[in-house]
Amino acid sequence: MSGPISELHAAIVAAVATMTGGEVPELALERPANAEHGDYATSVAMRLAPLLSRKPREIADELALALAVIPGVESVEVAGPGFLNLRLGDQWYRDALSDMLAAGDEFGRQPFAPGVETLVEFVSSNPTGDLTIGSARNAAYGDSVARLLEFTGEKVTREYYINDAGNQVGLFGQSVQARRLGREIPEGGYPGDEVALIAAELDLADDAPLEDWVAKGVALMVERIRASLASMRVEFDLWTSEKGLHETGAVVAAIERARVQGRIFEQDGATWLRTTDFGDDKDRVLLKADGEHTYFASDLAYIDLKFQRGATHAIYVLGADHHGYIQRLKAGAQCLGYDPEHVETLIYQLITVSGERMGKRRGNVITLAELTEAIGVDAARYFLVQRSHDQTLDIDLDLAVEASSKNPVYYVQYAHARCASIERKAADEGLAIDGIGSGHVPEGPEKALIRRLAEWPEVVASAAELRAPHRIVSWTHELAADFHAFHHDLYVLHEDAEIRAFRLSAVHATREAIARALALIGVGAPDRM
RNA sequence: GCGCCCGUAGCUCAGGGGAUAGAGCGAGAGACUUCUAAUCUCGAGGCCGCAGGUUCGAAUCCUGCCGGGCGCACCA
Repeated sequence: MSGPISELHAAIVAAVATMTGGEVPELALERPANAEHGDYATSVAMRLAPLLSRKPREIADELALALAVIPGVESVEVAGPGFLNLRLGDQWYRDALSDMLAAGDEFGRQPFAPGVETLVEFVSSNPTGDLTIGSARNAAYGDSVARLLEFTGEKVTREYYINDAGNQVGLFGQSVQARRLGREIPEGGYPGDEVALIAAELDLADDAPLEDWVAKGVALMVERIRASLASMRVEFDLWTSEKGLHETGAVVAAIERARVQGRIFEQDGATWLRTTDFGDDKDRVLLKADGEHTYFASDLAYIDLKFQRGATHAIYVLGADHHGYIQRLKAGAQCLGYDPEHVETLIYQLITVSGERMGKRRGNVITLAELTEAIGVDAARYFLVQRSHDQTLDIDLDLAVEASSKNPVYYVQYAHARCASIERKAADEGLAIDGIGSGHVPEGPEKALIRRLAEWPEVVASAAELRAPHRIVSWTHELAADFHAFHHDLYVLHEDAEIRAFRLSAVHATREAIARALALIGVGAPDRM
């Protein structure tokens, strides 16, 4: 990570190391809530006190002298129990802005780490119906995490696992056929309108065998799913078929691999995987007494395939109703001889619409397509990752549809459009600038904006590390607020060329920053609104 | 019973050990002759579920309890 703040951080670490002779406690640079406490503050002196057996104020006084000579630091004061409050000089702000502009879209980005191949498997909804709003959360969250990981230096592959084997797709095939022939839909079948659409579209004779109805019906359903995901800017690199795992012998091979590892046993006529060896609360059946493979058998083969294909890290994005799989998946990987640390499950909590949980059997399903149609792709993606994935999410559809003009996504997009508008006007009036100038003394709103912009590398790094795209949303909203305040207080296209150059530079940096941040959550940044 | 997530303003939620806990929505009062008012400014509104513990310092970490959501298949 690099950037104006990490440079400041590094300089403080160096000063502390000089003082202690090498040892440096975890050192955080904070932005004090109270402006009287400076631009940045650190509590390092308090953390150092027990290590050095000295009083924190004493340490702080000594460190203050060392920090005062760091380039860009205007003043240092010791406050409270031993806080070191730093105030940054005008030159720091000019340098920070200039560095950010020079970095452009690389600002905060990290180069690809060699040898890292991250696989993110997400959505993977059964191809028996249109994607629901729950899958929409999965898609928005999973794709945003993938984008974050790419931005912070991982090579990412996005994969969708198609559950096209077993009873459910069999029932789906029967439902398609029943629709076509105008018959009753089988017990537990799929009554959705999309099934009828597929039935009408299928090029099949009425008496075609069931497996054809299944295969062709699933193919069309998968295409519908792919299209709906693409419409919300989610694209997969790989679509892996469960049926294919059976056909290629991958399932049998995975079981054999586990057998070689000594994790297979027979009991009650079934073949079991001893996942309890690795912390699962019960062993799992792979081959049932009736000779059929379980769903978990394909899961096991799929884990095997992921690592055999060269993934170094396999991420699963699952809804809270699947959290019981975590231990099973990790134990399964371990039974195959893989490191469970390389299997990561990301659980997002369930989504409700206007307070009600969705369910196919509840008959109140809202589809992904309906959501994006109702509030637009930008608002949908913004809404879906606005809150922590650990938090159940309620979408108030009435509000989202009816009051979309006060939707927070517009607040952020409007800041971007304002920047673009100012830049357009500058170009039209021949006020284009080259560089940030040298003489302008930044004012309060300008400083606040630049401090915010400078946080980006740390924000994006922690969002990626925590798999928390909602942090991007929070930060972007704060950035937009800082910009709107700046815009309100200060006139950008000022007659003074120095002032104009500086402010136009800040506007340009802001526009780039908003676009960059929104791109990581798949939201567009319009130039006009 | 066991496991995962949550409990912060009227509502929906941010706050990965720091100083006086924040935002949006809602309710209140103001600001457009200037780069888009989809904006800005100001005020109101809080036993951060409860009780212990760790720490110089806890909304944040640990333990217990209470409340809510979701799971615990030879289903997929």
